[in-house]
Amino acid sequence: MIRTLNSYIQTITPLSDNSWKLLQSCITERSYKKAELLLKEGQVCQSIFFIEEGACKSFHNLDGKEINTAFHFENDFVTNIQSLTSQQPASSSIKALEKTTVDILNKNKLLAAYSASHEIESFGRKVLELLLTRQTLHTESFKLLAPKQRFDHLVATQPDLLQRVSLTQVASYLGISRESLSRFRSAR
Amino acid sequence: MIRTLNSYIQTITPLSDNSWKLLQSCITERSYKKAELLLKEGQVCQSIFFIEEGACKSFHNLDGKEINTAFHFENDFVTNIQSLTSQQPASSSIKALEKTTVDILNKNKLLAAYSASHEIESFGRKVLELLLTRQTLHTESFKLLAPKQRFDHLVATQPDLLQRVSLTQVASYLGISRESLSRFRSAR
DNA sequence: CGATAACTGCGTCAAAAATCACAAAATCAG
DNA sequence: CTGATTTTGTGATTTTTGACGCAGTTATCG
Repeated sequence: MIRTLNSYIQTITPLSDNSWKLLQSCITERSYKKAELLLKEGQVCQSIFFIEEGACKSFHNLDGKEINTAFHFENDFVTNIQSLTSQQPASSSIKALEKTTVDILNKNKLLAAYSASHEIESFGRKVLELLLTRQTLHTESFKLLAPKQRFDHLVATQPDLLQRVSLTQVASYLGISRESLSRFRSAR
Repeated sequence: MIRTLNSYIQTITPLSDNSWKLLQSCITERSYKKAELLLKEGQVCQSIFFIEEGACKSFHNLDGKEINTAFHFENDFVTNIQSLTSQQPASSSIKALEKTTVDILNKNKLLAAYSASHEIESFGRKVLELLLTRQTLHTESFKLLAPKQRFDHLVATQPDLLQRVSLTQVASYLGISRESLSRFRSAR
């Protein structure tokens, strides 16, 4: 438990024993059943989730339809960055796509850990750099690629995603209708 | 000189005199003429720019056309986060839209300053949180809004941007053709 | 200041994708 | 195992947006 997080951290930046213990004290472990919500629209986000095992999605509710803004798998950090940092109600939700085990980092405890440990704050900065890079690339795919090309690009760069997430779910993530996505797929 | 940056920092997190001096030692000030490049596609990004005065854009070159991915004004930090962190050649460029004065933070010096000063690293983390929030919202506008709505949303939330940037430039930023944008505009 | 370039608007036409409708297939829950 | 629900595939049609062309206006730069 928390083992996955520990090895993930090693790939970013090593932490001293003290810092690792401090970080652990910010964490609660929890499992969610399939379709359970980690964060519900309207709530203020108080946590950062690290996925030990399983998969989640972030989504907006638009006229009763779920528009997916991101998918998250093992070794991903997940949160609603806007709600977390502004402490305003979240405008989107996070839902488990399958049985999912996460490490929950409490926001206030984490902020205290940032202050107490330069190492931990440095880790936080590096994770944010990765998340910003990923988000930037995703935005660019919308500006540089036509819908069909976005799908091809996804197939080329994240083929595994299509194995774990249904086409219906992927469609809104790519900003494409379900039917068009189905046609793109059969045309390959 | 660096005055704008100093007051901007106050709005994020105060720095001790020592940290502020250390941060200053990472900075070179420079002016760019209109249309001059701050970063050219293919180069490895070594800097973070803080705009003291003026305006810039980040853009990709697609079949000879400039696709704008972001606009930046006074008090904005600008960089190519992917190239900066991976030290791979940048796939996009940064260009001054008018005469622009920036503070250039050298990457290696800044990393050293992060290590030497917890305060500065904390500042860096907070800036990244803001940038990630902004980027996330921009991505969401592509998934949740139709082209026409994206334009309306921009008018509502950043009316000033349209005062400083031509419609032609805004079009690719919104992922819309110049002609469609012109039509949306006249239809309001 | 004057020539050149860039920007904007609008019309037509074509292409792409969305929508609607329905059937088949796969998956899930009891 | 089986009925119910979700997912997927496909056709017909409509809507939206893109592409091209051209004219008028505005900005820019030497």
